[in-house]
Amino acid sequence: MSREEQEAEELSLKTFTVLTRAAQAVKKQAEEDIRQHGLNPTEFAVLELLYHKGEQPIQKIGGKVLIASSSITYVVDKLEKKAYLSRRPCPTDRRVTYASLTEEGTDLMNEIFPKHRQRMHDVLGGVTEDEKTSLIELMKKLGMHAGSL
Amino acid sequence: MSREEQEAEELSLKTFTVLTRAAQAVKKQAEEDIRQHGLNPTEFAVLELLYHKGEQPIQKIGGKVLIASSSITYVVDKLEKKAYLSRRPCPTDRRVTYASLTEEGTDLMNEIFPKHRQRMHDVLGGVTEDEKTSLIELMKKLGMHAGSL
DNA sequence: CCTTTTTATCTCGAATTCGAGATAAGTATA
DNA sequence: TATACTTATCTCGAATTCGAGATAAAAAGG
Repeated sequence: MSREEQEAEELSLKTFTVLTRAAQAVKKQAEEDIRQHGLNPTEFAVLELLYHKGEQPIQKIGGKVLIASSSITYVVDKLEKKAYLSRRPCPTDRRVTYASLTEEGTDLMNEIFPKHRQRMHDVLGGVTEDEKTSLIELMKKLGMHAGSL
Repeated sequence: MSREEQEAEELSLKTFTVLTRAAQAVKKQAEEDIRQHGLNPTEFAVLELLYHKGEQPIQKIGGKVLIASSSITYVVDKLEKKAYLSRRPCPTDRRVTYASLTEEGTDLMNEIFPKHRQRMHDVLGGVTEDEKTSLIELMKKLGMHAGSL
């Protein structure tokens, strides 16, 4: 392997490391915020999806939040116990169950989502708006390529 | 809240989302590669640390790999059972235990690390070298700020 | 129709991570 | 020295996630 190839691989590895570290640091902040409201990140992600997109078949939740079907059941169970979410059987397809926010769930998200968005804005305060725009563009390319392998 | 502030927060949230997705996609590829060698990501990270930095006190491993002390014990136990790693008590401080690669562990890393580096290089193939350099700079800033909160 | 395949949800057990606390050893202080 | 604080590792139980497989319903193919 040539010197150039070695250096190219090292640059990729370095990028991987820095990406992982940055994502970890940001994720940690997000989790800290979310836990203060008595939720874990997955629970929050599910509530956020329903909050913004409305009622969803349980299976679609797994697709968007990127967790296994067995984990969805677990998370939806927990949110249902907390009364933030309710299940409703689909009238036309008896395999399907919809999940939607209860009034309590909506109230909760009205309360905590703006705070969460503000907190995330603070967390991302290390880069300018232009830099965020660059990051979005570059990470989209990076993510699309990695996701297509 | 003004329109500008709202849009600024939305941009931050978008950046957060794209960062998370990109990191997730890349991490998934890394994990897939690592699992093919019978390891999980944490085990690999520990082996990699010892491979590049040599023998380390167990406690330092937790700091660099960013896992809780109780998790280190678990991972080191597993690697010891697989005979890739051995514990050695520190002669001068009886609280401390060093972990180091066995010959088998070194052989394994000689075998799989170059392949892993190549695979990661492929995974990061969606962006040019200049873009990687930009990403490193931007994500360092982002990660440093988030990590200091 | 009847069989096969696909789809949606759930159950169960294993793997991994964490936090709290135990233990034991080193360090500092009165 | 005796006492209190700090540090390093480990134990234990809980939380979370996954994969494999069960169940039931819908869709597709003959």
